[in-house]
Amino acid sequence: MLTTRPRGTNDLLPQEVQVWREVERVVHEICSEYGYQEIRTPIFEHTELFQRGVGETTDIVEKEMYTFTDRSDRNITLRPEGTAPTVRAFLEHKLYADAQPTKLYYMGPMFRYGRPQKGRFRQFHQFGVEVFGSKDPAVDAEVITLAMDFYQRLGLRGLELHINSVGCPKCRAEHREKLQQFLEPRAEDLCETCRGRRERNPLRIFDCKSPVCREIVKDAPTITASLCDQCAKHFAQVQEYLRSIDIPFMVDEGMVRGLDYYTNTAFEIIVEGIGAQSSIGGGGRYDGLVEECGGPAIPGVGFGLGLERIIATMKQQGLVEQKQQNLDVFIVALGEEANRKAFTILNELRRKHVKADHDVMGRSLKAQLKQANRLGAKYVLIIGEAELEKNVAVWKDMVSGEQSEIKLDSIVSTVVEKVTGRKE
RNA sequence: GUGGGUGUAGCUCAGCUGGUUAGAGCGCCAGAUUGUGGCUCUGGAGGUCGUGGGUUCAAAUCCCAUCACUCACCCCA
Repeated sequence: MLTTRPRGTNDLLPQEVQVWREVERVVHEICSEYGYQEIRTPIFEHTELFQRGVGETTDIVEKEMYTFTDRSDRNITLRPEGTAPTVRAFLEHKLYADAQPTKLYYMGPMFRYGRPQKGRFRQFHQFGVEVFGSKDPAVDAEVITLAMDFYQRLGLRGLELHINSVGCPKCRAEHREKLQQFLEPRAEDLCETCRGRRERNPLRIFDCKSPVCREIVKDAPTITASLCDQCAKHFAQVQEYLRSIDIPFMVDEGMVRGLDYYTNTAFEIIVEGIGAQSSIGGGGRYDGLVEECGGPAIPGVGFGLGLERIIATMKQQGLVEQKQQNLDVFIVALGEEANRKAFTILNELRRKHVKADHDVMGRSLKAQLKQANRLGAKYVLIIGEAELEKNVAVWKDMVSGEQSEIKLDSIVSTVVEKVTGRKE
């Protein structure tokens, strides 16, 4: 156990970190271009925030939270998602007092306790955005567009954007009524979990994968058909905006997202090839959430994207090539005096922003060159007794193999010039 | 939480129905080239066969338990 990481967590080894940094770079770039500002909230929060914010009846709250009491008996939970904490910070710091909308993004680890499998971990990472303060369908469309643009910038292909509207509390109640009526005579045929859902949250039956339930639900009244005028109009406008900028999508009336707080727009991005977990992102509008969390009635829209799944897809689509690390200069030193000299040169080169390294394993000349090669050094500087004698160092081009001599007196400026092409 | 699969060297894996010194490729170290890398050749180091128990004259191999990994279900990113 001492040398084993906790279940469902991952170490990102140096090679792996390369991809992550690239993805993170794109996150910051795209958000800045779309006018979003980064927010960083704590990794743990008071448990009640998620109970209220995510919803008591959701699976996340019912069985997937990392909850514990701290030394002062406070009830703490490692964040399972990013929206509730962002809402909390938005309220705590009264960001709604500023000119609206507030456009935020976040990126970082999330925690959910469940059995790990392909594309599902106990600690995973999300990139998400939240826009507070506007009900304009243009914002729904912007948020969706940002997500799709993000995938596109990473080079991802074959994505499906599913959108739906789950209406407002008013049309939802009406639809719930209709749905329960429809299901009543067929209740016996539903699968075990759906029999329970019929009472508590009938909408979720649309999500069921059991063939029997699917068959039943096929002819059921959809929420989309029961939308009130306002909600129907909102949904139509979101679609219009998406069409106007050629974002392909499909209306998926069966899609109902698992988090309780969604209203109107709900969307999800699906991709094949990364196992049973095909969703690489999802989001929607949550006009009641801020109020639910104890704030003013302020609308919001946002999404959360799973970075592990996105990176898995990138790998699957051959978009990840690992570059070898590269070094400008590797200094090969032989003997004590040469080592002392090499150390000072190394230091000066680094201060001039030359990527440089040397041997600390007591290797032979041959082995040091081998190491230089492994590190991808473009050049090698060789300093041995013979060189010290002549007050020079051997300069070797590792690609061509050509060698020449450099005077030690002006070695740093000469090397800087050779490496960077700049004169001092 | 439920079910299936897997656990042998740093990595990827072989090891037939139990049979004695557990192998290969890659990587690592060294030599061939007494001060010159990449290619090649040669040699070397490195393993509590996940862990604990059991069956047996004998277990990496069979049985049980346990842990870990993995895939799937539930659900989600």
